[in-house]
Amino acid sequence: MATIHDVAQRAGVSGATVSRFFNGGYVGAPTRAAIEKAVRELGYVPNSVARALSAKSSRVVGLVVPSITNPFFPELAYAVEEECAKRGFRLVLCNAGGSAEKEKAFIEALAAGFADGIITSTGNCGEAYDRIGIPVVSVDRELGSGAPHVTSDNYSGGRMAFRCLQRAGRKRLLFLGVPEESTSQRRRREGFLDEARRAGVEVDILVANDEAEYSTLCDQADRLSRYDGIFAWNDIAAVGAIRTLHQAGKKVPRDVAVIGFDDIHIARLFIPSISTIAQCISEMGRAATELLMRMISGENLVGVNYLLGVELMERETTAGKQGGGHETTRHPEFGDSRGSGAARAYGHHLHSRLRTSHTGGGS
Amino acid sequence: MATIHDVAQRAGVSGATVSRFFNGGYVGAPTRAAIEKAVRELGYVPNSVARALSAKSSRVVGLVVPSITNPFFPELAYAVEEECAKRGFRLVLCNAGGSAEKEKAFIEALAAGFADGIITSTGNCGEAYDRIGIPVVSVDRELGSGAPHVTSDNYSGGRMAFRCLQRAGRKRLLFLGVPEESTSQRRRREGFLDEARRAGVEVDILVANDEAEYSTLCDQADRLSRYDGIFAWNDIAAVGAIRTLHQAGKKVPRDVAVIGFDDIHIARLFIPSISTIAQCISEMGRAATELLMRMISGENLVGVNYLLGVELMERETTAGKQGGGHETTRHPEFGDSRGSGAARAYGHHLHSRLRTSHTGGGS
DNA sequence: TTGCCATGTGTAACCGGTTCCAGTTTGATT
DNA sequence: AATCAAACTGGAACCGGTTACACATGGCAA
Repeated sequence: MATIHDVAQRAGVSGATVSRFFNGGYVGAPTRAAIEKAVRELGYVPNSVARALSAKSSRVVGLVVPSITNPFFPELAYAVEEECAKRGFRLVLCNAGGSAEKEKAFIEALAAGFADGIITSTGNCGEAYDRIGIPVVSVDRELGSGAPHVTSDNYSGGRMAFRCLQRAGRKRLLFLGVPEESTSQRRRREGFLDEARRAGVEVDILVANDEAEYSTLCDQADRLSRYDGIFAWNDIAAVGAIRTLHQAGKKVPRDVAVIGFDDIHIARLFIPSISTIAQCISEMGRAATELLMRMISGENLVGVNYLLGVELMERETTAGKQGGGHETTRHPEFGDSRGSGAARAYGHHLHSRLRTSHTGGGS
Repeated sequence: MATIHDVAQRAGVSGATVSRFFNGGYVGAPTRAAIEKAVRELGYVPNSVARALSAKSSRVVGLVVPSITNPFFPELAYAVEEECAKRGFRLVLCNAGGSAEKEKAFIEALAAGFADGIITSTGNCGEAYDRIGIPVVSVDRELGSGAPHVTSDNYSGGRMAFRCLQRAGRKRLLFLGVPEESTSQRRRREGFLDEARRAGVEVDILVANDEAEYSTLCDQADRLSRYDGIFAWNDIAAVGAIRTLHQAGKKVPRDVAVIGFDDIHIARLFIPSISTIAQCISEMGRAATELLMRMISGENLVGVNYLLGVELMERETTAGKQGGGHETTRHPEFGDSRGSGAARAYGHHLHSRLRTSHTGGGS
C-alpha cells in the first residue's frame, strides 16, 4: 500500500501538502494537479488507522446487541447504520450473545480507541460502561448509570396487550417471559399486570428458558394449553408459543390468543399474522444515533432520555372467539401515535413525536 | 485515557518496558510488580489504534453482506464472529443493502488499514476486491477474481427441490427468483431446470421484485396461483410466496406446494413448516473464516474453494396432495450428507465433509 | 581470569498520518 | 516604496504504541 510519502515524493511535494490536499488547506493549482496524478497512479488511499491515531477519532460507532438471531436487533442495527452513514460514521456490530464476559470484552475493545462512542442494547454489565471514557447511549434497555437511553413506552405497551386480549374475550391469561430480566421486559409485564389488576383479572407468569432462541418451548406445551390468552414479551417468543400450541393441537386464535411485542417483519407475514405491540425500530435507531453524535460533539446529555410511543397492531392471533376480521387494525390507545404501518414497512423516516424526559441534571 | 508513557512514568520505567510487559519480553519481577500496580491504578488499556498502526494489523475481519434483514446473513455473521473470536479477531459487519456504491465504500474503508481481511457474500462489484491488497474470501457467492470461495452445492440443491416437488405430485412448477442474479441463484435455478428437463417437465420462471424484502408479492397473487408447486430461491421468498397464496385464499400445501432454500430458523417454525434445502450456515462461516485466516498468515490460496453439501428438509409445505406426514424428513439425496437437524438447531459444531476443489494454480 | 550467554532495561527510530509554525512569494493598500 | 495580508509550502513535533539495537549485569564454563 502506498503511503502519503510515496505520493509526496512522486508529486515532488512534502507529505504535509498531500495531507492538506485531502483535508482542505491551501494547495496551489499546479501542486494540486501533480498530487491528483500521483494519487491516481499509485491508487493511494489514506490509511484510516494512522488517521484515527492522529485525529484521536476513528469515526466508528459500536453497537452492542444481546443477540443477532432475533430479527429485532438486525432491524435496529440497520436503522443505526443508516443514520451513522449519513454522518460519515461506520458501524461495528458486536454480538454479545448473552454472555456478560463477551460483552465486557467488546466494551473494553471499543473503548480502547476503536470507537468514538457506543450504543448498547444490553444491560448485563452496566458498571462496565461507567468509566470507559467514551460516550454511551442505551437503546431498548436502561443502564444503571446516567447514560441517555432511548426506549419505547413498554409500560403502555403492556397495558395495550392486556386490553387487546380482554377485547378478544380471553379470561385465563399468561405472561410469557425469559429469565434475564431486562428493564424492557419488566415494564411490559408491569403494564400488563397493572391493567389486569385494574380489571380484576388474574394473570399467570411463565419464565421460559430462552437458551435456545426460536425454541418451540416443546416441554411447555401442556402449560401453555391451559390458557386462552398469552402475552409473549417479544415476537420471537410469540412465534415459539404459537408453534408449540400448534404442535399440541391447539388452534390460534380459536383456542388461544397470542400477542407479541416489537413488530418485527415476520409478525405480519406469519400465518396466522401475529398481533403485536409495535415499536418504531427505525426511529429508535435514529434517535439513539442522534444522541450519541451530540455526545461525541461534546454535549453533556446525562439524564436525557427519549420515550417513544408504541402502537397496537391487531392482527389474526387475537381475533375474537366468535371469529373476526383478518385485517390489521391499529390502536394507538396509550401514548403518542406513530406513523402508518405502510410507511414503516417501506422504511420511510418518521419523526414520531417524542417524550423527552430529564431525570438527571446536565451540568 | 492513560497512555503507556503515563504508566511508565508512574512505574519508574521506560515505555519500552511497559510494552514488553504486555507483549511478552524480558521483564524483571520487581519491575513487573510496579507496572502491574501502575496499570491498575490508572486503569490503563493499550490503545488499539496505535497498536494497529505499529503492528500493521488491526486483528479485524470485515464481513460484507447484501442484506441484514434476511436472517440468513445474521446467522452467517454469528458463525463467522464465533470463529473470529476464537482466533482473537474482531468482526465488523458491513451491510451493503444491495447498493454497489455502499459496498465499494465499505471495501475501500476496510482495505485502508481498517481490517486485515474481508469475507464477502456480495458480488455486486467483484472488480473492487481485486486490487485492494488484503485477503478476500467469498461465501455463498463467487467473485470473478481468483478469491477462494465457500459455497453450498446449490446445483444439487436445485435438483433436490425439483424431485421433492415431483414426489409431492406437482405438475405446474415455478421458480421464484429476484432480479439481481447471484451465482447462488443461478446454480439453484439451473439444477432445478436441468432436473425438470430430465423428467420432461416444463417449468416457469418468475423474477419478483425484491426491493422490499419480506414483501408479500401481493401484485403477483394471480400469477402464483396458477402453479401447484413453487421453488423459491430462498426461505424469505418462500415465506412471501406462502403469505401471498394465503391471502389469495390458496392453501399450502393442498393447492400449492412450496419449497425454499437456506433453512433459516423461521422455516422450521412457520405454519405450515417450510420445506427447504438446508445449507450448513455455521460450517460455511467456519470454513470461510479458516480460509481467510490462512491467507492472513501468508498462505496463497488462489483457486482453493469449498463446496459444502446440502440437505433436503422435507416439511409440511411439500406434503403430497393426498395429505401427508407433518414430521420433517431428511433426504441427503445428492452431495454429501450433513449433521442431524437437531445438532444444527443447537449450534453444535459439525465438521461436515467438504469437497475441496482447486480451480486455479496456487504458486 | 576471560569469554560468553541469558536476563533486563533504556534510547531512538518507526508505523502513516495531521497540524503548528516558520518562511517565501505574490498582490493589494497606503 | 513600504507595509501587510493572503496564498502556498516544508520542517518538525506529535498521536500511542512496537521493536531493533546498545548497553548493562550476573552466572557459569573453559
